Formats: sequence, C-alpha cells, structure tokens
Amino acid sequence: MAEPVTRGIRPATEEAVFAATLDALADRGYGALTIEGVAARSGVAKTTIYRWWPSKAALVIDAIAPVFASVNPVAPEAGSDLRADLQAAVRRVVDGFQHRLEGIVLAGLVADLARDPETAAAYRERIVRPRREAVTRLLEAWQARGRIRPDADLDLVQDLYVGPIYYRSLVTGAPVDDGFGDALVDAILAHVALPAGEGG
Amino acid sequence: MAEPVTRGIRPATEEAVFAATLDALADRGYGALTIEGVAARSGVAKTTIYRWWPSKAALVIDAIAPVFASVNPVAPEAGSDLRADLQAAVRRVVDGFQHRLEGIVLAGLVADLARDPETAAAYRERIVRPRREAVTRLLEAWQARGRIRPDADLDLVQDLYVGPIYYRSLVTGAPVDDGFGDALVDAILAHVALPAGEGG
Amino acid sequence: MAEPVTRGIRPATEEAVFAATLDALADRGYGALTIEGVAARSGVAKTTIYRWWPSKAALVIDAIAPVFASVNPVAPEAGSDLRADLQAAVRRVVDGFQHRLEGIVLAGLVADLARDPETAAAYRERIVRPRREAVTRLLEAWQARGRIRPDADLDLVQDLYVGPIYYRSLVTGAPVDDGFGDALVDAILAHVALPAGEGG
Amino acid sequence: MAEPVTRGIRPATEEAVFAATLDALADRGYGALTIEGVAARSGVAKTTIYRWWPSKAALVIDAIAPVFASVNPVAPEAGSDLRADLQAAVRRVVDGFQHRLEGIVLAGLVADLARDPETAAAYRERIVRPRREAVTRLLEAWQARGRIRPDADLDLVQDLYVGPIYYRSLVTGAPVDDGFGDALVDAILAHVALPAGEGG
DNA sequence: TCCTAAACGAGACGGTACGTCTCGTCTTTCA
DNA sequence: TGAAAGACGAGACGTACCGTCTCGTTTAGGA
Repeated sequence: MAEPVTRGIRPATEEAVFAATLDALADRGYGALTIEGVAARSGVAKTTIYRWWPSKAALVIDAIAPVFASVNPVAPEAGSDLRADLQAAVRRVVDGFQHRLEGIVLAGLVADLARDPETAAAYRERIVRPRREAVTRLLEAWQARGRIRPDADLDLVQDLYVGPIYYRSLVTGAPVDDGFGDALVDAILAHVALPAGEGG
Repeated sequence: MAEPVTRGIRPATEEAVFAATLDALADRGYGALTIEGVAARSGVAKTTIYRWWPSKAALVIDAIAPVFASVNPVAPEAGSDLRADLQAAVRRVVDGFQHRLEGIVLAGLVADLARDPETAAAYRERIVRPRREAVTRLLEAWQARGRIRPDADLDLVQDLYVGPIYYRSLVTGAPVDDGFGDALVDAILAHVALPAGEGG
Repeated sequence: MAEPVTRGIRPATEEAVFAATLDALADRGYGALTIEGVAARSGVAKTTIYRWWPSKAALVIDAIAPVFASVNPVAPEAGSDLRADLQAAVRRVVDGFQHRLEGIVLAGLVADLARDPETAAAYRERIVRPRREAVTRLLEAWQARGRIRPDADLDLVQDLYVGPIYYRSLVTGAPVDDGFGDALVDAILAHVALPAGEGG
Repeated sequence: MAEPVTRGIRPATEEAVFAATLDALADRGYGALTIEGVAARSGVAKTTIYRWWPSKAALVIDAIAPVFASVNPVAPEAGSDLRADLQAAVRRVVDGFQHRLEGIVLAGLVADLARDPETAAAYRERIVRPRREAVTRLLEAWQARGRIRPDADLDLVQDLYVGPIYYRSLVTGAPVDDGFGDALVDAILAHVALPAGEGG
C-alpha cells in the first residue's frame, strides 16, 4: 500500500541535477552543456546521471518541463474577445523566445530531437502537448460559440503562429515581437474567424 | 592579364570535399558528420579542410548551397493562377523536407547557427535569401496585377508557410505533405488575396 | 585497514604502457617514439597515457628506471682491488652505451631535459642518483681504507668517467670500449689514488 | 676558367637565413626552432631553405660554425705555463656553456646528431675538429718540451675536460664554473704532466 | 642588350602527431 | 542497493610543422 521508500532516483539528487542543468543552460546555452559539467556543478556523480537519463536531451527536457509548465500558466478560459484570446496565446510564445529559456534551449535541442525519435516523443509529450492542449481547448470554446469555422483545423491554426515564430528565431533572425505576433493573429483570423452571429 | 593559375583552394580539392560532405550528409546526417570523416572520404587532408572552412557548419553551407540552388529551380515567372503559383512555391519547400538533403541537414545546422552569428549570416545569404527573393518577385508580380493586397507583408507571407513546415519537420513530427502545403496556401490567400478584377 | 583496490593508474595499464614504451625505444629510438604510437602498441588509450604522464620524457624515464635499476646490479661492496672495483663501475657505464637502452635513449632524452627542469630533476632522481650513490659508497669505503685521498671530490671522480663516455657516445662518435674505460680509470687513479699502506 | 654565373645559394639569402636562425636560437632555443619560423623571420621562402639544407640540424650547424670559430679565438701558441695554457683551454669551453649559444644549442643538437650520421659528421667537422686541432697543437708543443708524457693520449686529455663539462651541463645540472674547470685541469695534469726537467 | 638558366617567392597540399575534450562504460568503495 | 569516485577506451577536435610540389618572377652572367 505504502509507496516504496525510494523509487528510482533520490529526490534530492534529482533536484540537484535539475538545478545544475538549468543553471548551466542559463549560463552557456544548450550546446555548451555537458553531462560532465552538470555532474561537476551538481556534485552528483556522472555515473548517476547516466543511470537515469539516456542523453543530454532527455535530461534537459526533464529539467525544463516543470519550469515551462509553471512559468507559462497557459490560457485559462475563453474570454470575451476572440482576437484578444488568440493574441494572448501568441504572445506567450513570443515572450518565451524573447527573454526566456526557450530561445536559449530550443535550437540545440531541436537538433538532437531529429536524431532520436524517443527523445523527440518525450519533448512533444512533456513540452509541446500541454501547451497545445490548453490552446486547443480555448479554440474549441470559440468554435462552439460559432466564432471559428466549424471545419477549421485547430492544429493548423497553432502551427500557423508557432511555426513562424520558431522559424524567425532559429533561422532568419528577423525580429520576433508583439507586432509580429499580432500580424500572425490577423492572418489566422482571416482564415478561420466567422463574424459574430446576430442571433447567438 | 592572364588570371593566376590557382587562386585560393584548388577546384579539384574543393569538389572532392563537397562531394564527400554531401555523401556523408546523405549517409548519416549532419550530426554525425565530422571534418575528420570528410577528410577521409574525400582523400583531402584534414589540414586543408581547416584551411578553407572555419567550421563544420560553414563547410556544409558551402557544400549544399549549389545543390539547393540547382535542385530547386525556383519560381520563374508569375503564371496564370495565383493559387497554383503559390502552391508550387510551397511544394518546393515541402519536397525539400520530404525526401531531400534539407530535412537531413537542417535540424543540426540550425543548432549551430544559433551559436555562431557569422555562420548564421552565411546561411541566410547563401541558402535563405536566394529562395526568398525569387518568391518575393513572384508575389510582387501578383501584387502588381492587383490580386494580392497592396499592403500585404510579403515576408510574412513566406514565414507563414516556411515556418510551419520547419516546425512540423523539426519539432512536432506531424506529416508534411502536399495536403498540408495546400492548407497553408488557403490560409495565406484568405489573408492577402483580392478577388480577380472584372476589368483585367 | 585494507588498501584501496586501485589507487591511481591500474597496474595492468601501467605495465602495458611500460612494455610498449620499451619496445618502441628498442625499435626506433627515443626520437621516433610518440605517445600516439605507445597508445597503439599498448592498447591503452592515448587519454589514459596523458592522464598519468605529462610528457614523453617523463614516460620514458618511468619506463626505463626499473630496467636500469635491475640490469645494472650496481657495485655491491668494496673488493680487494681498488683498480678492479673502479674498472667494474666504469664498465657498467660503457656497457650501457655499447649495447643497451642507454645509448638509444640518452641523446634524445637529454635534449628534452634541457627544456624542462622538472623532468630533468626526475631523471636525476630516478636514473642518475641511484647509480651515483652506489659508486659513492664504494669510493668512500676505499677512502676509509686510505687508498683514496681523503680530500678527493668523489663527485668529480664520477664526472671524470661518465662525462667522457657520454661525450664520445653522443658527440664525437669515437669508440667507447673497455680500453677507453680502463684509460679513464688510469687517469682517475693518477689523480686520487694513494699507495697501499704497509700496515693495512 | 671563369666562375659559374651563380652557383648555389645567393649570399644575401644565406645571410638572411643565418641571421634569422641565430636570432631564433637565442630567442627560444634549438628545440623551439622551426624551419617554418626561420622562413618567416628571414623573409626567405621555406622552399629555398629546404633547397639548401636537408634538416634543421644541418642548418643550425652551418649557422653557428662561423660564430663559434670567431668567438672562440682558440689557443694560439704554447705559453710559458702548462697549467695556465690548459686552464685557458678549459675555460673557453666552460664559458661557452655559461653564457653563450653553446649551452642553448647543444642539448637539442646532440639529440639530432644521434639520428643522422651525416649531420653528426658535419658537426664534428665544422664545430668539434677546429677546436680540438688547436688544442692538440698546443698539447703537442708541451709534449715536445717534455712537460707532457710522450705516450699521453691527447684525445683522451680533451675528452677528460670536455666530457665532464658537457655532462654536468646537459645531465646533472651541477655547476660548471672556473673552479670546476681548474679541478679538471688538476686531474688531467696528475695523469699526463711531467715535472719541469732540470737539464732542458 | 637581350637571353637563359638559376635561384627565388608564394602558397596549396598530404601527412603525422600533438595535447585536449567529452563521451559513455566500467569497476570499486562506501553508506 | 544506490550513489560516489574515478579509471578507462574511443574518437574527434583544432593546431603546428613537416617536407613536397607546382607555379610564376626575379636576377645576373654570357652571347
């Protein structure tokens, strides 16, 4: 009945490793992060880290997932204004790239995802899905109110703003700011929005 | 008056290096590519490679640029159908990710771009810009014909399809096919297209 | 109370490295010896060798010290004949240059000693001192018996035979044989020997 | 009958190379001297240096030979005092090791001699022989006067002081000064000197 | 005065070893 | 039994010189 006394890694060890990982990421970025370095920073033996995480990418995903979850409190309920709701969702992503872990971590992490399907799956599950689900619920609420076309592809909608933000950040280096975010919202609404019904 | 016999790297050497690089990329991807390996494959001394390219990323960019330029013969002239023209442009990008170098190379390369501004600039200059310029010219032609809103941001238009394609390929792993491409075109046209004028 | 099972380098590793080093020295001499080659020969990783020895010279000194110590069983006790004792000491050095490691190793090693004081100190400590001390004890015994001048500089005595042997071997290429050794002994005795006392 | 138009290296080139070589030796020593560096310092192409000298050792020997010849004006004539003459000869060697090129160059050079008999021969011919011959003539003069044993081996005499000086300098690091030189002279004279004859 | 053969400068190149870095595995000790 | 400690094999890194080579370009003597 009782939980096992210890289940896998000891909480204190895990905590130390996560702290060291986030520290190192903030310091030097994903590319410069090494397991060796995390071991040194955390005081945890390299062996131990290898026992619980199969790769640097997996470690980083585990370390940042709780941070991402708590820092971006995701869209709560549908508000009174479709455009405003969507802008808020987009700005969260924009913010992440402007001054948070996200920009630092993503480029390198993405490269590793391409090489390891399991880690890619973990990334989607731990980082991508929670956010998308919240947004999907929001969009569904607006769909239910008749303000978004019933046949609209809600995944596509999200790709339409997340994709360009990633792309500018990682590839073109063009500015990613609220103005850009709002332009993306305009484009999306032109595609999927319906006018406010008169009878509703 | 005659040109110097050799200036900089010898053409035969460069060719061997590029061939080996493309070979290695096709074989094992960007992450697994090493300068050492390219040297071995090409029969060119490691020293020589380091003499002419400051990094793996720079080498890869130089190696793939001509391929990208020739393989994707870019949009020529505006055709008779705006939607068809745009679909063609989008399909070129989709194709690249489906079964060509692009998908193999990009994830890893993007990670390196984030760490070295000079290489990032080279990438934009050699790979990104040529393609974007051709598409921009195409869109301008349609703008001139009055079929694209005169105030439309043509860079945004391109971000709206390239971004999601990159994002799906590198992050979510969702399918990137012509259906997806066409959906992107629909979204873009909803935003920027004007109806065909009656007077022509 | 028990000693730790391993402390520092593992004995098996060290042994393999020493064997490969001596092998390589015998094969090609000091100048042609490379850490890389020793690693290959011994099956020990290059990294491991660099972990335990700071330089080629340090490695060679460690490798040859036990050989030199065991191969030249050094002067034991003073015998009955001063000249014979001294001749034996000199012949050991001559022998070393004639057909042993010494001649092969020394020239190159000496060059490196000149550039690194720490290594030079190690060489003196590990190779030179043991031999000199044995000879010094021998000479002191003869001094006590009144057959060597009480004010004789016993270090100078040793320099007077070791120096010319080194010099001929390394510089002039003149023959170094027992005849030469005996001539050196004659010169030394002319300088420091006293006639056998009548009362002895 | 006329001399060939140009035969061999141009004097200006040779001079530049020698100057750069001596410079580099004085700066960093023999071990750190590279052909590449001499080429850079001298403004002479690396190819040119390789055309005229087969190895670093050969180059250095050629560069230092005239310096050694001029700097140490060697024993002229026998003087009035055997001991003083011998001391002067010894001091020249001691001086060389104390504050001249000799100490800087010799250790490294000696290592290379051991590996290349031709260079070793050149070294003996260009550097060693001139000095030894002068000393040999000096000793022969004293032999003729009956102050050195007629059967004395004059080569051995020279080995008896040059050897220990080399040995101390290169191996033991013990001080090499005039006191040491004089002690060597004492030992030598004990071996080979005859008392001044009364009858002449 | 021009011709011609050499010496020369320039620098690309293949090659070897350097000494360092990080990886991921492993063995052993300790709590 | 799990963590700490750390030795180890593996292999790429980027650098330094090596010695060779192929090219023009001086540079002087001799026709």
